[in-house]
Amino acid sequence: MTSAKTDGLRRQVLDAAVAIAATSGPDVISMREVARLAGVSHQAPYHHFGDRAGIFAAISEEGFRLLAEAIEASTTLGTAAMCEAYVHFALAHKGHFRVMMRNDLCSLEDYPTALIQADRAFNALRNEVTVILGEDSHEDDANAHTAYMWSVAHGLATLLLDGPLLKKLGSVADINALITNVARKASSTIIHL
Amino acid sequence: MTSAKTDGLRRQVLDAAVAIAATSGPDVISMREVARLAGVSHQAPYHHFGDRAGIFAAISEEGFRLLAEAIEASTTLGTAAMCEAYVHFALAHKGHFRVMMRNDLCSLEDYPTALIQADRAFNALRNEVTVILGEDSHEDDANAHTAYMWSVAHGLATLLLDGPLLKKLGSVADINALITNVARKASSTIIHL
DNA sequence: TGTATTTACTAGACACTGTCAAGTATGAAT
DNA sequence: ATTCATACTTGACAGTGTCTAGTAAATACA
Repeated sequence: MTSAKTDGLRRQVLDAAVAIAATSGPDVISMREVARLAGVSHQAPYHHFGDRAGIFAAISEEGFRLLAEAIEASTTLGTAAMCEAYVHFALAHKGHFRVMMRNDLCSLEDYPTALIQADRAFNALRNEVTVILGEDSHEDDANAHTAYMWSVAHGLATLLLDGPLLKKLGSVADINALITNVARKASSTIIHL
Repeated sequence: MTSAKTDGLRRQVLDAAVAIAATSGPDVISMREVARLAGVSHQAPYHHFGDRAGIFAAISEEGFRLLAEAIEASTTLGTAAMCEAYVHFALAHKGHFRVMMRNDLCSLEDYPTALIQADRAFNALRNEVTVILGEDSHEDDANAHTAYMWSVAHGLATLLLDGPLLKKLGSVADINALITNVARKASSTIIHL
């Protein structure tokens, strides 16, 4: 015990919440449980996060920052690599990803610092698509391609994470190979049009 | 009041729950609230659904049946139409779709009749993909294409429904046109490979 | 027709939750 | 030395899911 004061309760609560989200899902996260895990009173977390939504906002902000960094780092390798980076981020940060994509847990508009990171991630994605398309492409076309690339990456990520994809497909020898395969298909569509 | 006995409490609770899921999300659904809406005691719904997860299972079963029918009806028109049908189903049945894709609300494996409908929907999707690919395609290839088509449709559906896609894209004149555009891209990838 | 059983509920209680309000100890600033 | 903000604790309240125990009516069966 007593690690609350030595280690920073805020960080401790955040880590506990992300861990719970990764194993059991965000809905299982409880103010009183994370307080218990940190060895503090049930009201202590309120001082750092305001309310339950505040915890989700903090997780989202951190998650979008990590996602933005991952996307930005991948863009020199093309859209296929970016798509792969998106999916691998989701699998490597289940707790964050699950919270980030649940708008009902906390409304990003109410947390400007979190919104900034979300925009950063989106802009990195759209920018890469428009670069591949060429700067002179129409906005509608850029929008459609952006929506398309994002859909593929996001769909595969969510289906692998919480969806029944692997269960339904039956035998998938190598998940990474599947991800690469799907990402390449998505990328080829953009180039070929 | 008194409509509980005349109209069938089960159907009434189900409709109320789906409506709440469509407007506020599945997590807001409360046993006591749906009972209150139906004008019965807080324990009445338990007789029909066992527990809260039972309501989600019933919604999932109904949703997957509707989705399977939508996919099956679209397959004569090709993979692009199937992809569109998937997305339009999600938009037209927000309440059902949100519940269906949340494995943490109820584990489909515990509800065999719901699982049957889910399998039906998946098989219709995979079948259409393999038909387009040709019957002699390798299983790995069929798996990858199935995962790919499903990812596009599912990703676009979830991003439109609860994601920030429209907000980030800014101005999207016609959502249906965007859906058609994305679906055609996905479909063309399958044919061209 | 009389009795047993199943169906479809109601009523009360328990542990748990998020959150409001109020108190306390500790450090820094004036 | 006193004010003040920080970082908590304690207590209470309404709301939740669900267990247990009832009840009133329909149905099945003898």
